[in-house]
Amino acid sequence: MVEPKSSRQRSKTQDQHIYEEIFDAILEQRLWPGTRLKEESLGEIFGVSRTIIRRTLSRLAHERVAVFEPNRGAFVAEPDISDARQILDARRLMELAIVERVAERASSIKGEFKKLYDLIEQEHKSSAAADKGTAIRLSGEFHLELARLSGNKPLEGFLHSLVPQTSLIIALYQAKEGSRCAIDEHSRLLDALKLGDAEEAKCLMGEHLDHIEERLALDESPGNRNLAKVFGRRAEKAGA
Amino acid sequence: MVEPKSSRQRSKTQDQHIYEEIFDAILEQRLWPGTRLKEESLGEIFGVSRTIIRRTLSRLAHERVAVFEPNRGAFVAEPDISDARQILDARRLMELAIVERVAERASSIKGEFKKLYDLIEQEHKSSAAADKGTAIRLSGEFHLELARLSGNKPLEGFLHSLVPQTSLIIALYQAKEGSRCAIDEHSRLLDALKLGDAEEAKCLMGEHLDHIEERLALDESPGNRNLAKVFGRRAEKAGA
DNA sequence: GACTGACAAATTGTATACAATCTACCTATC
DNA sequence: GATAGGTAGATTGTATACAATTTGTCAGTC
Repeated sequence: MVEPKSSRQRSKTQDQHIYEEIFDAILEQRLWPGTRLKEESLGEIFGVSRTIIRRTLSRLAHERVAVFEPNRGAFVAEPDISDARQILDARRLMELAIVERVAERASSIKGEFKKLYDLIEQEHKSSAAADKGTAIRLSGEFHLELARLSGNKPLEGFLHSLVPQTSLIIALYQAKEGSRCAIDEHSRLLDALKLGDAEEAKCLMGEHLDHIEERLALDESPGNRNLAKVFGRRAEKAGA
Repeated sequence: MVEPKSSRQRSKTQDQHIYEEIFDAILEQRLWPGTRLKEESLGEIFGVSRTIIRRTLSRLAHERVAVFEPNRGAFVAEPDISDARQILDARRLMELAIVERVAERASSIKGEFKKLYDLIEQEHKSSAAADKGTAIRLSGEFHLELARLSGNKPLEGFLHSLVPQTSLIIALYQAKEGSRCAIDEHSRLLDALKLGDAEEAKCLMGEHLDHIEERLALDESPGNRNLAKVFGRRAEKAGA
């Protein structure tokens, strides 16, 4: 039997729901960097007042996934190249620390690996169905679930902010399309983790992150930037 | 000549001001873990409506320095022993990464070390004046300034959340009084950093954190806990 | 035609009103 | 006296009204 939730308990989960909708849209790259997040529009979409939307946006802003421009409202963040380097540097630090901790705890959390295998399987399916958005999101969720299994809530929280920011960086700076290898990398990483092999797991995670970064064009010289992306984004904005 | 700020620009800095007042009060241990943060009272103190206070509290809640209890309001966080271990673990990871990055950049940010020396000097003065609260806060600010000099904004942000949380942990679990050595540790760390000696700096930071943790009573068995603290806190609450 | 200024519309920022909920106290009952 | 129930007051949660600001448009001027 389901507990009859009071209207205010319901609203708390609704808050979370709105947040996750926007979060997922960013992970799936349906929401492009720079997109304006108009409070009233979002309020109408989700059937709540601006108060609630504003709280959600403030959470996203705190996680640096959105930014508030004074008197102009909230926008999906557009990390510049310097931001991108810092974010990826921080993410590497976190991810290595996380796999280290998961490997250490491997024997005591054996039952909890199931969700990771499920995520990999779903990733395979989405990839086979050429559902790129879902595949990207699931890849992010794999990393977030790993963070949860680290048993360290602050680290989990930090990664929760870094994963969508990485998604924005990929949207802005990815030069080459991603090969299908990412899923296999997740698989091999998980195998090493189950064995509690911290060194191997850290090595695999490091390579995994290398592969993500290799596909980015993060040099300062504007000449090397992908012009199609630059103008493509303008076109996207105008069309929306 | 000072720009005449509009009322809304002023309000933005006011926001920051309220946040810092509460943040500092926690660093200086004037605000004890578990203290209720009543919205209307804070609004009267700072001369703003609950809307503004609520935004500040929500920021503190994101940083895990405050917690919202549904329909009961916000309280200063009370990390339990498990939380404390995770926070200190995360903090060590961050601090070591930060000194590594500061040491790497040492030659290119030479002019920026001045503030750190100033902070150490102020720490000495507060310590000499037996102004314990200020001394603790300045110690925290030293670590935050270090984080700023790392040149990595995400890492700086994470540490900004971990420093006040550490303050709460010390308030709750410190068994032995801190010796005066901490300031000298900051001095020696800074010397190593200026020379760009990353290994030495990391070693010193590791020891510095060891010393903080050594003074805590973080074992699970309740019998070993400081009973005076447990009941002292109740008395404090009732008296407030 | 390009530029400036002013007005109108749209949007955000803040305060406040109202509803939902919790807390404390009091009373009735055993 | 202890306990359950119920009412009043205090407090939070949400929506909304209003003020401040920005943005877009359109005359008017050069």
